[in-house]
Amino acid sequence: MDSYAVKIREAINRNETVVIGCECEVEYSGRAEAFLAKGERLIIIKADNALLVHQPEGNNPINYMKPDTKHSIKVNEGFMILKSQNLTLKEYLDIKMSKVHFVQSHQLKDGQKIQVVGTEKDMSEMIYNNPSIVSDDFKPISMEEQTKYGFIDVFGHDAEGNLVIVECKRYCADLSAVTQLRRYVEKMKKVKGTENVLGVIASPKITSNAQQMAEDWGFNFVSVEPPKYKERYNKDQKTLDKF
Amino acid sequence: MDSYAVKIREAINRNETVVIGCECEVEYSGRAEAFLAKGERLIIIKADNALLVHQPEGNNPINYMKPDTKHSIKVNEGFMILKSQNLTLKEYLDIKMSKVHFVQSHQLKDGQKIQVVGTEKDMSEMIYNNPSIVSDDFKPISMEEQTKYGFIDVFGHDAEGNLVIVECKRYCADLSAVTQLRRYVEKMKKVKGTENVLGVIASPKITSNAQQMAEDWGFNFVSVEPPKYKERYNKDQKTLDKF
DNA sequence: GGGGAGAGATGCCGC
DNA sequence: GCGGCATTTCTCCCC
Repeated sequence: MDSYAVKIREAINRNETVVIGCECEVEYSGRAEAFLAKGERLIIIKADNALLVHQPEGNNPINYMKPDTKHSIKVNEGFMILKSQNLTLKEYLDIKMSKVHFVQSHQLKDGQKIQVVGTEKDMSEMIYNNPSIVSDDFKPISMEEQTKYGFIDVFGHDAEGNLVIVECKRYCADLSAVTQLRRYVEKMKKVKGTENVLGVIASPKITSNAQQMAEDWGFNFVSVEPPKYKERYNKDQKTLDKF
Repeated sequence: MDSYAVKIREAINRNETVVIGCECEVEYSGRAEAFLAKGERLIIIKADNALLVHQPEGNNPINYMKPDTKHSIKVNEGFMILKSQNLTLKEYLDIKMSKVHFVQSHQLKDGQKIQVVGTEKDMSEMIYNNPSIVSDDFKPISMEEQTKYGFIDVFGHDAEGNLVIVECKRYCADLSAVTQLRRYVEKMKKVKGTENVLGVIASPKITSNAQQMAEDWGFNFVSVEPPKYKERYNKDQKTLDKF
């Protein structure tokens, strides 16, 4: 235990990324309060002093501390105790390790940012450049526009002189998507002093209740998929066997 | 590289949790498409075959695959290549490792669930048990009620016979919180055939625009903190020095 | 820093 | 499975 503690302390001081496999219990106090009883987990302390506790299953950390947290480690009565404090955010995490399976650390450097295609913004651009997706006579004026009445994905007008507000969702439009659109439409009507404002939901799917609410409010739903540029994968490829 | 590949393959087969420190680039295709250029990262493969790619900074994985993904690893031209496929979800991830700093694995077992205090549900319960927080004459009837028109946090009535709908937020109520409440109130008015339905936002804070919208709709805002039972930490404790 | 909204959101619960 | 919604949401962007 003592040698592990030394190793971890030195690794943190050198700003390495540290991984600990251990049995532990965890207590958190901050924005909420949480307790996690004894079990085997992975603890990660990153170069920016963020901390993650991962259970052996599931995508998300079960406990965590944000970057710029201070970590202190010591051994007491056979337990290794990691105390993490973020005084700025008033968050505190205590980990009591009863067994340590391994400690690994390494200096990691990485300044890369991820590039993602198929976001809602990509959908907006696609519609802006191909307005017939929405309707034959839709003429887009602006895109991703931050206005006083909200953040409108695609804004324009049609041949009859109606203003048109398009709200994109990359997956399934729900009630809150429709109320969001409703809020923009109402505000636009008020600001422009006209009733001629149309609302359009553009998404691959829409929930049944959202569909109903859209109809009640006279909004159109247009089924649109978010764009994918790569599609590298052969659709015939069904297994890893051939790899 | 080859010995690392063998080690990883065997660890996955034994359902261990695997941690790899490496330099790599990552490509994802599924719900969206993403590319991450070369950098040093932590790769984690969990016992349930979830996969995480973590950069040395930040709380969140930069790439990931959900549980029940199949992983295949091989060495080719000096690179270690990890191909992950989730055919059910039509998601694919390729990692090309150019350097491997370490590979660590261990059988981890953990069936514990976390207990959290201070959630929105705890706020609802607190208000249900202490209705005077909302108003002197508020009489709660139900809590966390699943209705056709939504999920009402606390529902009741006041001395004047108005129905009262309370929407709790554990942090700062925003526009969508108010539109959510508005949706419940409107539906309730329609279903009950009465105009006597009051809306209340209960949260520690409210954004200025949300406050305005709440006023426009005649909703009350009540400042309430989510409950914390533990508060173990001494408020005087300012540093880790004494630890 | 506040406010608004997306996210490859995730996860939970209820129907 | 769908639907609705909270999350110690997190993150980004704009004002």
